[in-house]
Amino acid sequence: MTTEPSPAKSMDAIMALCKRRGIIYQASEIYGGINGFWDYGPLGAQLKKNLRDAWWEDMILRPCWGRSGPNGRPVRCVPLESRIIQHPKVWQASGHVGGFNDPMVDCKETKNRYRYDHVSVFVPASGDPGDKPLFAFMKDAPSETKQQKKAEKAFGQVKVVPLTTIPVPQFAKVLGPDAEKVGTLTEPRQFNLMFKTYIGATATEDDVAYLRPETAQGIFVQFKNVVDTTRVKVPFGIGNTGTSFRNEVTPRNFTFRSREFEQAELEFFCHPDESFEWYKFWRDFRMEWWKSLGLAGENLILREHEKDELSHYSVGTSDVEYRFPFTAPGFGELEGIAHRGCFDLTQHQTHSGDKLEYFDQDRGEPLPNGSRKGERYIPHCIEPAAGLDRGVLALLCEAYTRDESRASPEFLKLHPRLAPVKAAVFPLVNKDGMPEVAEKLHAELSARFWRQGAVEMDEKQSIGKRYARMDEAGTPYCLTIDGETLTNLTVTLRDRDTGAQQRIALDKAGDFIAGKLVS
RNA sequence: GCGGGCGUAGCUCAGUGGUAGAGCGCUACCUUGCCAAGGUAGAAGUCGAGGGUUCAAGUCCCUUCGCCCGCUCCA
Repeated sequence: MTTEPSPAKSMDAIMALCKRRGIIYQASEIYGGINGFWDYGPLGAQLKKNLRDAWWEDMILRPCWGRSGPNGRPVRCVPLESRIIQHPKVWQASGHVGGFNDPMVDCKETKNRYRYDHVSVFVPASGDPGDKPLFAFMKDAPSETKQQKKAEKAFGQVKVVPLTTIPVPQFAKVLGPDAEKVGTLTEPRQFNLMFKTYIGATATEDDVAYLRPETAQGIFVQFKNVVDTTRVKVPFGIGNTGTSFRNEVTPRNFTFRSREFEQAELEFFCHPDESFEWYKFWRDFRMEWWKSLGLAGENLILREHEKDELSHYSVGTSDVEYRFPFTAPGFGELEGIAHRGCFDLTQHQTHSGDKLEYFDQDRGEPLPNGSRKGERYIPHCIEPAAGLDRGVLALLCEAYTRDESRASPEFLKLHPRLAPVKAAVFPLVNKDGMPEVAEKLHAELSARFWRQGAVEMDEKQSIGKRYARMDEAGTPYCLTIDGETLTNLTVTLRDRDTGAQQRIALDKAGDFIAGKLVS
């Protein structure tokens, strides 16, 4: 059985609203824009901050809303702020340099991509190949024997040379490893998925550094310092939010695949024997967390990776995925929850030479004095890694609503906790003492809620336009001062999603809003 | 990276070689007593950028940048 998915939302309409209301702008727009970069306008910057704060509150300050982990104890997490630029060796240890900094050749026929320096070629043992092709292959791959047979048939005696020794113009004569036709290999291209930069004003090749492609490595690199200086005990987590950079081949889909983006990552360290329990715990909590912010419903799924999808070191990974208008009926990743085993700490231990083991004094055989002998191990790590920009985009897509039956057909159903504007105060008409009362209420509410977002005051134009403006900005509540307010100290409170109004006491307005700002 | 579409005011768009337009929004004033009401006035675009053809280019040609879509890629 399939339920009818929610009516398709137009990405164009969402993007237009984002521009119109100052949520998201194209970066460097007056210079023609820059591919893969987006700025946040006033409303967007506050919306994103509210999401980041929600993550910080629910993951660091009071992890998992105060509930206990699988060990029956409160979950403990501490924050970290690691740098965008790390020692270049960090990225060698993590595998980011080795695997993806090499020139690649593409096969235009088979769409396969090969590492340039891994491709070999069968050529005649002596002499010129004439008009016969050169047979490229990958060592220890099916292409090796297949191509060898063809080469021997063509040339008799053959020898092997690396593709790197073949001049690029000669590629026209090369038969790709898995191709049927010759000349399908592209010239070698560098795929630098990491942004390169130079440290120091002289900027020679010796000074190369990279902008981080993920915040996670900064956490692993400081793991030992955190353990040594903060009295944390495994199991515990270290969280870090911040900007990362990836030279995506194809930035696409609004902010979804940007080259500069913000992550909110937690690395949760635990004993290997408990790691699977913690993995399941985090996977389920993260899903619940996104739901609490308004991504409930069939547009949000938790997808467990298949075995062949897993990284070589991972024993389990799940993605929280959202059905964006541009991925529908498919889904796009919002957050990955990965069981990374002890891969990262082990890598950094090897590359740095520093011991990154943890000495666990709660484990090991009991001693006569009541304590334990202790156990030394490299903790396993569970990594819930969320994309904040993708989160904002998903929340906007989910919140965007069109209802032609309303006077204000287009509005954002943002959760009050995330809404950049928490409330607005209107004098019903701009006279008869109403503006004065409105200004007083506005000042009170601003003083109370400025940490969470703006409280706006608007006395311009008709009341309907003012409601509509607030609907578009996703403001959950509007408070209107009318003639009755002046006599009995009540105001009308209008709900963004239903348009329904109720009268509440003027001095209870703040408490009402405060009650709605928690998840 | 390949292929297709698009780019004119804040937004949506009209304008097929001859004086840059409309609707909405925005600003000011008036009006207005609960859902984008009405009136008056106003601001706002070197038509994505660069080059070319032409007496004349938003319009035709070339280049380039950006956005969207489909493949490809996504450690």
